[in-house]
Amino acid sequence: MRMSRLLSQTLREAPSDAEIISHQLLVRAGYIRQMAAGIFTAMPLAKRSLTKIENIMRDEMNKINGQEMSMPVVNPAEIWKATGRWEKVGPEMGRFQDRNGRDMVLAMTHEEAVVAVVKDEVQSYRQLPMMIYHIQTKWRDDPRPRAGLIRVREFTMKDSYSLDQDWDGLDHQYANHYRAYFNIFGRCKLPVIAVESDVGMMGGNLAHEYMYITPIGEDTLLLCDKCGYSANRQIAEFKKVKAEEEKVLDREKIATPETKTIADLAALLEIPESKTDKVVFMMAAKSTEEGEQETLVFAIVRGDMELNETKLMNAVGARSLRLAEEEEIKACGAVPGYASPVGLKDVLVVVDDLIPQSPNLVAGANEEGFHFKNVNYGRDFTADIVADIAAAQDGDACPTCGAAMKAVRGVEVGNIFKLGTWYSEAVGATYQDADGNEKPIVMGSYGIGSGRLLASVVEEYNDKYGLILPITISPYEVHLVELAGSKDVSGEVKKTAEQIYKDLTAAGLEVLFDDRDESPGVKFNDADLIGIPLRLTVGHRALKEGGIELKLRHESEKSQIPVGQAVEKTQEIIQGLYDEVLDNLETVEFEG
RNA sequence: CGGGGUGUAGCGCAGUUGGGAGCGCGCCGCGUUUGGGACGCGGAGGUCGACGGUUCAAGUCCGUCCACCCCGACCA
Repeated sequence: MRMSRLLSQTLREAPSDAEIISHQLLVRAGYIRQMAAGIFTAMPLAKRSLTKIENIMRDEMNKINGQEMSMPVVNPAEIWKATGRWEKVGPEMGRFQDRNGRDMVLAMTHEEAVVAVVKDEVQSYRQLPMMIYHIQTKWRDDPRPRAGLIRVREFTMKDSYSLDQDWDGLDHQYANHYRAYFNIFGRCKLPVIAVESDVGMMGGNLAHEYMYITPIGEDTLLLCDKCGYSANRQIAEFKKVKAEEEKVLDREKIATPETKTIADLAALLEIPESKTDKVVFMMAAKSTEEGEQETLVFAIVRGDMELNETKLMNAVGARSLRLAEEEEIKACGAVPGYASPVGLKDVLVVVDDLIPQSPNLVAGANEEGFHFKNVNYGRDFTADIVADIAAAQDGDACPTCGAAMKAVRGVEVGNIFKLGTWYSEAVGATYQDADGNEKPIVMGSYGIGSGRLLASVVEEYNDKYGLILPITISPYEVHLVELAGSKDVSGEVKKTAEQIYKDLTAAGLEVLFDDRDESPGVKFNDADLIGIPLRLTVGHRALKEGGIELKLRHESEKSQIPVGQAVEKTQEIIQGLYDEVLDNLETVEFEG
């Protein structure tokens, strides 16, 4: 490709609304342009990279017997009504009506489409196991798109779906994906870890998220260096330190004016925060026969801990949670700032499992300006549910080995999920087993977003000059720079560069040829910005010695090769770059 | 949805008490330059986010709305 014809202008300055590095660089280098919040155009450079990423996904999916297909982006509402998600999913689902007033959905994922097809096509155990996948556009009307390609509303995802007779079959396909996903990220040179994640309400029993560790990540992970335990904070467990045994004391009401926070309370009474109860009021939404219903949940953790909303949601079986409004709190007789489970009725009380083991805590008195001392679970109040609802924090003890865990941020670049029979039962996607029994197909679903993956790689590999892309996903393999200028009176430089461009292309290499009439500085800076791994320079300096110059993007040294060896040498280097990626690929098997 | 911020040329920005729509980069033409974002001269490019109001006069003041960014809520 000649740069003089490329629809991708580099920018000296990034748009002011680009804040993270990958966003700035991808815009500056001409890979992407924004069209609306969370909606981007992939310019030719980005499109080539994305295609390469997707081809790596294809290859790895095909290796584990995936069959590529393409399911529609626009779905009839019926198939979403069949699984209940038409009602269940909120405004993040794109909906519209066709000309005849029929409800339509812009697919945010394709479980519905899968079961709609499979229901009619799969009838016998003889057809199973099966694995299908596609690479397709998704629309999720995220309330807050951000960080360039990291979090968008319209995106392309490789999503695959495993279909099995039983859970053993699913376990096998799950393990296949677990390994294949490490291969995909490895081939893109993106370092990731797999962490256990929330399975939500879909009845699955296991899910992993592939996380690229970076401070710009939106998820918090807890990692144990000692034993390797790793989990999303949403579900991370930890060993809680029990309070020391104490004699249970009599409850006592004390005046605590203007003391509405745990910190204030601990300071006023000169006690540690761990000697207090923290109350958080949440409104939990549940889907019932009569539709959506909200109930107030009175959640209690020890004062030194934080509530984990995902754990609470799972404990009460809610679909979603939100903080309660002050009026809603008052309506049940509690007093914000002085709230307490003591003496309350008709609310759902959920306490963290550490509370019953913590004697003589300070809790609110449900009266403005007063707290109770020596509140004890069992004697002074009881809960409807006792469960682990506290959030693990940096430094907390690992649930398996007890070592201190660390909290880090990560971007979720992929996830694998044992769905089980939730969808197949909902729509009656069943097969007949060898004994003639009708059984629901056991499913798994697995996804990787290609744009987010590209942005993560850029985030990982860059310097102040621009991108430094791995050869496997670089839009071109070679960046050929011609420095003819007016000194090139004989046209020798120009001629040589044109010939090398022709030869490299003929040899099957993907070449971006900077044939523009620009100064050397401009060309070099653009080459660095675009980040193709190998740069060849044809200029009078080397050419008078019969050579051309060669430089790897990730190294600072330049070298020279004879013009006659340009093709051969370039092929060798490019092959070396590919080999290096494959040589460093580690096979990671699922153990669990 | 709550809090904060920004909307002026393709990008980055300036615009004072209300009266001229500007600067740098980029773009077009001519010339000089040519190994790390060169220089001179000449040029094109604007519903000043939108609508309404105040005023002799609005980029500037007032109101409403919209868009985009950041934090939170939410979300895979």
